[in-house]
Amino acid sequence: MDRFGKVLHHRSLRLTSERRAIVKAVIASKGHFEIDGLIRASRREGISASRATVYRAIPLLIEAGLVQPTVLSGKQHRYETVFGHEHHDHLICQVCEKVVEFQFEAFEILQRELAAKHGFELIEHYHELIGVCGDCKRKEESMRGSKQGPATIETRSHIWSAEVGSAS
Amino acid sequence: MDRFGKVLHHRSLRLTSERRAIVKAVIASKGHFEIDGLIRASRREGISASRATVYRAIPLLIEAGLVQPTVLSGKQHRYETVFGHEHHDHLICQVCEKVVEFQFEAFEILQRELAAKHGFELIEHYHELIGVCGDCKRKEESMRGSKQGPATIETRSHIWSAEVGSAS
DNA sequence: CTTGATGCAAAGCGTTTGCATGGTA
DNA sequence: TACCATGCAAACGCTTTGCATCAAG
Repeated sequence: MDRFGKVLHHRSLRLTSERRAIVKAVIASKGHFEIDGLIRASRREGISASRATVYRAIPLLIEAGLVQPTVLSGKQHRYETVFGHEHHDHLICQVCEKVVEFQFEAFEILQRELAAKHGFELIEHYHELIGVCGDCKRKEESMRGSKQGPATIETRSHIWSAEVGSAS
Repeated sequence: MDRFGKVLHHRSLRLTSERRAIVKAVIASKGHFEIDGLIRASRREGISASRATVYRAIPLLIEAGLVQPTVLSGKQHRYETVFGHEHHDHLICQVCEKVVEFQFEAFEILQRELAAKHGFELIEHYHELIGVCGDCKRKEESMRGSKQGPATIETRSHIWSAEVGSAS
């Protein structure tokens, strides 16, 4: 939070109550969040920052290193906090949208190697594993025999952009 | 292409000239493409499928297993063809937007292990490495001493959603 | 002929921005 | 007191949909 203040000051920007509330919401969210989450959270604190304000705050949060964009596939941008929080990637349940974070040194090493092999300097990466979690698998099994045929895909469905993850 | 016909027939949908042109464009694109690419390509063939038609065709292409969504971060949905094309992931240059595909068995194995450890059944994954390619690194070096300071981030920039990849 | 497909234009949705006003430093 | 930040509403860009018309089977 000081950090944020410093970044603002350094660029002669102002620490308003809205920005304060947003940062607080981000910190409180310890994990993943999305824009609406921040808005609701700040509203809960009496300060209702407008959507525009929140959007305008995000790049600052990123610059302050408090927040990182993620690629949890979906149409809405999603972010995650980066505190003690070492870098990690995501394992996502397609059914219940649960997100499990993981950090696996082996991946990091292999990635660096691979990038180097192609002459790239690696800056960041996104790594998402999509699957079905144990709980949901069990539920699915006990559902065997119920009504539904395997969900005929209608032409206009979003089959290619599973809504994923749930906020704050 | 037959495959596509079969899927359509199986669902008693119709193989129109537009759909044919779209599939052709997809096949021709061998690699990544985006909606506009398909539209332009089909137009080049005399059949100008409307945007709506192309959008409506995508889920069918996916269902036919001809196409796969990708998560090349940006605001537009992007897809890739899946023909002989084994599964692969992406190494992307942040500067010139070049996309290098890679396939690294070690990752696949580790991923399966990791998913299993968390009780997940793995269905798919996205793995994107973002960096700077050799060419661009070299260019940047020879630019040293030129005008620009390190690009002060303005409040409204898209620093968190690098436009990535280039089509057809 | 029946029913799905198309194009158009309008609506949706998340995100960005112009502008007048309010508040921080 | 200067100038940044805010809220509102309009603008945007991509995607989706309603509807009347067209055409595949």
